[in-house]
Amino acid sequence: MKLFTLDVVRSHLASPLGPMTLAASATGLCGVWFDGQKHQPNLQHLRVEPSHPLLRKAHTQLAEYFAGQRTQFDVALDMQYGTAFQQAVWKQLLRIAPGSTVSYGAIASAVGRPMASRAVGAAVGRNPVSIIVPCHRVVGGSGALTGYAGGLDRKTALLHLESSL
Amino acid sequence: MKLFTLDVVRSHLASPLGPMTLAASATGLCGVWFDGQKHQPNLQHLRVEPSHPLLRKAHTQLAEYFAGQRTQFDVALDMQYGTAFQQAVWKQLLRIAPGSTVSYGAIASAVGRPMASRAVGAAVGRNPVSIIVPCHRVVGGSGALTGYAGGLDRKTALLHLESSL
DNA sequence: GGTCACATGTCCGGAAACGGCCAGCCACCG
DNA sequence: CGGTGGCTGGCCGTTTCCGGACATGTGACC
Repeated sequence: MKLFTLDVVRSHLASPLGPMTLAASATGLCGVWFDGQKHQPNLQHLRVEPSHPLLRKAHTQLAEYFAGQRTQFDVALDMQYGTAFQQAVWKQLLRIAPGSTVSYGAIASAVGRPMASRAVGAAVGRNPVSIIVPCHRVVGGSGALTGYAGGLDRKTALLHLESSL
Repeated sequence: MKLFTLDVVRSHLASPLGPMTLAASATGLCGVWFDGQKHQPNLQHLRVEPSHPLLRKAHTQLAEYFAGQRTQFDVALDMQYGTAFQQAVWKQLLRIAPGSTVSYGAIASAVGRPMASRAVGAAVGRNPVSIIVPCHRVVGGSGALTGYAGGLDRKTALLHLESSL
């Protein structure tokens, strides 16, 4: 992933599934990671600024989500940090309804590359905005939960939380 | 070279040696290129803003330089777009007096890597701020003008201009 | 004097490896 | 039969790795 520029700020969030880090640029929210997850970029150099409007908003909505009081998010996103293909995939993820799941192959077809399901897996794995861009709703063709950058436990927990609403 | 961030703006300058482009960030002047020269980065995405204070100042001083009425420059520089080694080399260039020349090997010694004269050549070639950071004052050990990103003609012209003051 | 080998940091291009996949095939079991 | 589970080969964007090219200078050797 492209490196974040210096106008990006970050904050922390203690979630029921473990500590998380959020990041936002002037344009929108550009990152939500479980601390220590796979593919989490180095964020040391970013200023910590919990009072940033976008970060506060995201923080609130995520808290509501974990509390089972919210299914849709309403935060501007900044997804410029990704290749054209990755952005196309991430955009598709936003169209998966809460509680439902879609296969990697279906996403591949949706972005016009029906044969690229494996590449889709790679792109989904690098989704920088966990939960809000719902990469946890993508499963194998058989319905099996095949992987999650934050660990399969968290994927299971998130899907369970959503299905029980 | 690292890509320029979006807070960098640019302007144009018609010099006696051909059209040039200038670039500046909030911190300082970060680019002066002869249009079409070697290693000139893509600047399409940067806003054109000739009224920017730093750009105006640089523009004026360069005009005076070409007119033979100035030998020293007095503009804040932003050299963050380069590796540690490159920055060390570029900093050395600023210590070469107008009208004089220094060899690649001498610069290599000055930055503490006496064996890296060739690497110095590469770094000098990528100097983003032509003329003001005087990469044209670096010559081969024999005194021969061995190369210049803007073409040897311009290197000759610049040295001639300086020596005749 | 001319030639050659070698030292040095960075960029660039091509090649290869690496995945959060999937469909097809076969073996096996009730 | 029908259903399940495991293996295999092909799919494709991204990352990583490697080998060369460079705005050179010094020393060894013909």
